[in-house]
Amino acid sequence: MAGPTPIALIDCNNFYVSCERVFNPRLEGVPVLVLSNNDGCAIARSNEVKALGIKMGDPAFKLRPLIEKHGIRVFSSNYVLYGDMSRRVQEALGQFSPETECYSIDETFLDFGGFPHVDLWAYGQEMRGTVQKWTGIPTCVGIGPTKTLAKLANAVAKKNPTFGGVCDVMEEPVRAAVLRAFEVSDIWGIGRATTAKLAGIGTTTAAQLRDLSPKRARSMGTVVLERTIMELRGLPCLALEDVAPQRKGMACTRSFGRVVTSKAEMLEAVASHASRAGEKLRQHGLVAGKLTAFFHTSPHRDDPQHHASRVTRLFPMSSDTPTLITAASRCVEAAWRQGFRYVKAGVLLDDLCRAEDAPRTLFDAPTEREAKCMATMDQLNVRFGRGTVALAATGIEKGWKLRAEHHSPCYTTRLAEVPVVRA
DNA sequence: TCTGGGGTCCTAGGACCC
DNA sequence: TCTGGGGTCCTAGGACCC
Repeated sequence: MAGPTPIALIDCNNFYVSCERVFNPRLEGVPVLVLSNNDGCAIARSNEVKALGIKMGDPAFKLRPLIEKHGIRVFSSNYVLYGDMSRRVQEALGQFSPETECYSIDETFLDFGGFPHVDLWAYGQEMRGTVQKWTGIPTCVGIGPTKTLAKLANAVAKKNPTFGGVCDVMEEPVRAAVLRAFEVSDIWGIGRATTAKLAGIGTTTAAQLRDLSPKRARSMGTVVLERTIMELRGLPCLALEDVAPQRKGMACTRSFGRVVTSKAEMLEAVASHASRAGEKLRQHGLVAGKLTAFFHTSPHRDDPQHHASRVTRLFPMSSDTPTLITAASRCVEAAWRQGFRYVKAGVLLDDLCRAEDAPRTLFDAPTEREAKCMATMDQLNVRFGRGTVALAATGIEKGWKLRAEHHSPCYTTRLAEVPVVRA
């Protein structure tokens, strides 16, 4: 009888830090930190930085003393570089299974069911070696009968060097031992709220959660928790999704580089986000049926608080920038309240569908001219750089734009920034 | 002075209908 | 002296993920 299908999860170690190191070997062995947009908080840490006690999401301004004391090398996030490196990793992984699911920028699930006589631990090692050789990125691999167990095994491989970077929990005795030593809060899908609830009934390890009755779980939480229990028992509830499902929504949001208090600036910022959202829609060949514009004050300040948000239907559905800007501006006008110190704004698009599937009505205005205009604008911006052609509504000065003071070069995607080796 | 951005899924509750 | 029952659709908000 065939056993359950092994699923592997390969995860890049400290991915953004590793990307920076590939192109700057001097960063090897020293503490490296990558900051979020706006240089706001920590989002990727080298092992040296983790050892200093710096946590994911720690605000950068609080880290200043530690950064100086330990000579931490700090980078703004460079998503162009990380996205391109991720693509290269995916390419290498294609060698190892016909069925892969790119789960996030640094994680991929692979169906390892096709090789019944292969030593999976050794195969995992071969995969790590290939990714390292092709891209320079170090990885760890977890293997198990379900996605949740593969994730768990991966975390074990990362934390515990005795596994040599690959942890396989297909065998029941190994799995049982690993689950006993694994904290419930580290399980995929168990967040802060659920951890607290489970602690209330004395459930703190993965083994205890596995043995909890699904009925009890359902009454405490949702169907998600029930599924997690089944997955911990080795019964797959989550399929490998090798074709990406149609995305449902899209967001363009940013914190400001400084506080915004005037409606004119807010209109500019929201128009910019709407404009970017349009580009993204067209890039994916999509149109949107619903647009939300929002802006709000800082929850971290003592200021009076205000969260504003307005939704509007887009009918006919659209990806046309002037249409999106008009809709977003109406939302801002309707929601605007003077006298607050706003720190963030954004545009959300929902009810997405492929442009060719969009419903039409008898009374749709002809859109061919608009589409051509947008296509031309997109081409110019690709060729000569983002922002070469833009709608005036998005502003000229953009005093509200974010900071990024420690940006590394786009080594792999911008000709002027390709690394140069001198003889 | 200074705390990211972009997603998904689930549930409860209201509106509405027959 | 008394106010149905069941269904769908939509939305807001919570929780979680990377």
